[in-house]
Amino acid sequence: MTAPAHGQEVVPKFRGPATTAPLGVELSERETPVHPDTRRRAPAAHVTLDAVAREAGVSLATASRALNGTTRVRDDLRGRVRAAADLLGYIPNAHAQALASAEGNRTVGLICHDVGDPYFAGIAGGVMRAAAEQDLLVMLASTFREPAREIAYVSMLRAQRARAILLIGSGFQDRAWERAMDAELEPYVRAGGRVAVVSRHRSMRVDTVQPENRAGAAALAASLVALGHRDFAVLSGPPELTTVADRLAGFREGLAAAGITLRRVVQGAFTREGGHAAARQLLAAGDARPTCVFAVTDVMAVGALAALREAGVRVPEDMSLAGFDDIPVVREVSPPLTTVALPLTEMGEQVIALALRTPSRAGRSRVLRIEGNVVLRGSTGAPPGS
Amino acid sequence: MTAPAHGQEVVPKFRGPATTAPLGVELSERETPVHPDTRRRAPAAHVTLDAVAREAGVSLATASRALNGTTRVRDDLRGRVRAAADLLGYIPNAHAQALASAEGNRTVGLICHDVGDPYFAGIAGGVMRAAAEQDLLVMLASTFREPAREIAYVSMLRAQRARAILLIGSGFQDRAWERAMDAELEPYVRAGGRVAVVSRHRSMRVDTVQPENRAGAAALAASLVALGHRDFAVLSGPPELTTVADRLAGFREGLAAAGITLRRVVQGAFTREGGHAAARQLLAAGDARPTCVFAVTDVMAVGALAALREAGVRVPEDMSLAGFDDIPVVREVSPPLTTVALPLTEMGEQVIALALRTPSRAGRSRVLRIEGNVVLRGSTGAPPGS
DNA sequence: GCGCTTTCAGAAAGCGCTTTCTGGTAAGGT
DNA sequence: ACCTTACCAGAAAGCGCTTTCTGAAAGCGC
Repeated sequence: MTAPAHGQEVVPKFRGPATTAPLGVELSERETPVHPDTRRRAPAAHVTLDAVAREAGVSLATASRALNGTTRVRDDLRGRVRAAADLLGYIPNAHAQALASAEGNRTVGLICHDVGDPYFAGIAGGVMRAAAEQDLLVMLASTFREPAREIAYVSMLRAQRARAILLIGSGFQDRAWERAMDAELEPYVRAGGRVAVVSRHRSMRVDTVQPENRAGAAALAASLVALGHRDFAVLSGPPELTTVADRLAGFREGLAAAGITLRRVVQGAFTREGGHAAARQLLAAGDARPTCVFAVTDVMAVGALAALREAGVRVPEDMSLAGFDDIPVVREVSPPLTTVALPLTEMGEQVIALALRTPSRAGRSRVLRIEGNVVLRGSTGAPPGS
Repeated sequence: MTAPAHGQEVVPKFRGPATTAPLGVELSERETPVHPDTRRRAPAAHVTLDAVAREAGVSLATASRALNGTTRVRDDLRGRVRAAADLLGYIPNAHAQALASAEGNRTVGLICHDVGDPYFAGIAGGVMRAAAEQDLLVMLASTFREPAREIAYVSMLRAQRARAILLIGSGFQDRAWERAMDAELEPYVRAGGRVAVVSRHRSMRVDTVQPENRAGAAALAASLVALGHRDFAVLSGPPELTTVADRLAGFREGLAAAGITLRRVVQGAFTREGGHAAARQLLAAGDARPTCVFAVTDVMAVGALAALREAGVRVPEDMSLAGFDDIPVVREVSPPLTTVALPLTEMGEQVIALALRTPSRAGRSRVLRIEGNVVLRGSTGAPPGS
């Protein structure tokens, strides 16, 4: 969902009345009233509890208790401490708190491939909503699909002693990566860290929110067969992603149940451009075109739709097209895309809930299966000539 | 971009071969090989540097130096420390490190209204890419447009001693809020914290990446006038957002330059639904329809486009429609939307660069102006009957 | 061989908090 | 009036690191 790819764009020379300097140029530096303390090179340190206690004329311990309300503190003292804290703009140092107190800190880590991808954005939104309700801060990292970066992030989150680490998106089917990831996660879990994932590799023994990719794809296949289609192609993603493998397998199963064999699989990147390229490749092949195409994700389907339109293939009259995930954009395109709907926001809420819930029993991991619903929209119809 | 709103959807009863339990039901608990240490109720604590030092038979100080490479350590000792650290799966406690060492920690805070909104997702993506290059962890928070939550997050980030706090999106034009925000930010900045914003309120004296909303909207207006339009309406957002005010004012200016007065402003929420509702409201009004509508954000424009389609209004034949931002989805809809393009990813990269760069001079704040480019696409054309 | 610098490991002092532990004072019991 | 209890403020001990400071051992010129 990055490049133009279709539709003519006209960028007029005209710039309007208030044309400005080219991007990247600093236009102004504004003078700000400077606090006397600020002028010195070394910035004033953060206000500490010690300063608050001194200001209030009480001991450190009393100040701490007054602010946290852990133990009863005489009202007048508490008042003085509160006032002093306000006056000085005191904020406790979370690092010191985390160090000193037994209870873990209030951050959870969330690792996804790309926040820009609506699939991840949807899940991340759910995680954040749930986190906000519990006063948790979310540390979000994008791996940009680099396995090494993912492991590096887990390591950083471990260092932060994040209360939980959430991994969103397919794991890499790569022995070395799996081992490295395990090596990071095992000591973390052993030390009481919580891990939960959305659709990871099966070998990972952690709490999982697992979309029913296989069943969903099979159900979609059955629905498409019911529309009259017999001749299918799949636009697939990187086969090392478990999600891709599952959806492909499920789609094959669904077809097989009707005695149909999948004719063609074209592989592309897991992006809009990947879907676009895969669709072009499919069309370029000389042989007879399938009547129906399934792209393993909506993001790819959107790219494919653009490619079909550019090639003059009408959807669904000449060819039906379906995706998977039900990201918001599929309702905006024309025709709106048939897909398998996943409750993304809810999945995000579930995965953080899973992670935060007290472990059910030592050594047990839970799997929460999320059913996908086939949603038929305008992009699918009866095959041509029927 | 959440509700169905258009297009008929058919959810077939058919569920496919592998129908599963309803969402929310735990299907399985898998047995995991349990490490002996894990069985006890209290989880084994995290491995500490002390443990590593003892394992390696050196002092704490030496272990620290060996791992950080701050000072020369005899090769054999260093080797032993490294080996011990690996063996035990040691990860330094970032909190302790932050507390002990003068140099700030490696996290930056990013506060936006909603990660699910493509505008913010685009900018956040840029921030994360830049952060990744510098080994920084991003703490991302969504305010869901609640001013109180925004302030609470700043407070949390202050507590975390985040190296920088990035605020994305319009500030609230509300005196109380401004004062509260200032009260949070002032001590943070005074203590050496860095703050940078994308398009905030003018009163905030911090480094700013400022899209040229006014000029962009004016340029857009001029372009639309050039197409022949004389009769305009604007679908506006909450007027207390500075971005809205600027774009509306700029659009008015652009029209005024051609001697045209804006006929109608309909206000809606800053979401797809807001745009949808505003467009409906516009159409419902009995008086003559404008020939061209400007929605102050693309997200609203997408909603408006759906509303127009539902009402049978053809775009651009009956009515032209334009937005602002150039989020990815506007290229996917039909017709693709005319808009003012903002380099979202780059803006994200710029804002974090601005924050991390050493302050130019005490008490100076920089403003980096980002020019928007008018991009004419299929959603705009000549007015009907011309 | 003596005093010098240089190198580098270990001891110890914090960083800013929380949480015992300790002890002083006021209230209550006999 | 004396002793127990209860209550609550302050002292002090860490949490897990980094970074002085200290001092032992080694290298060097004379």
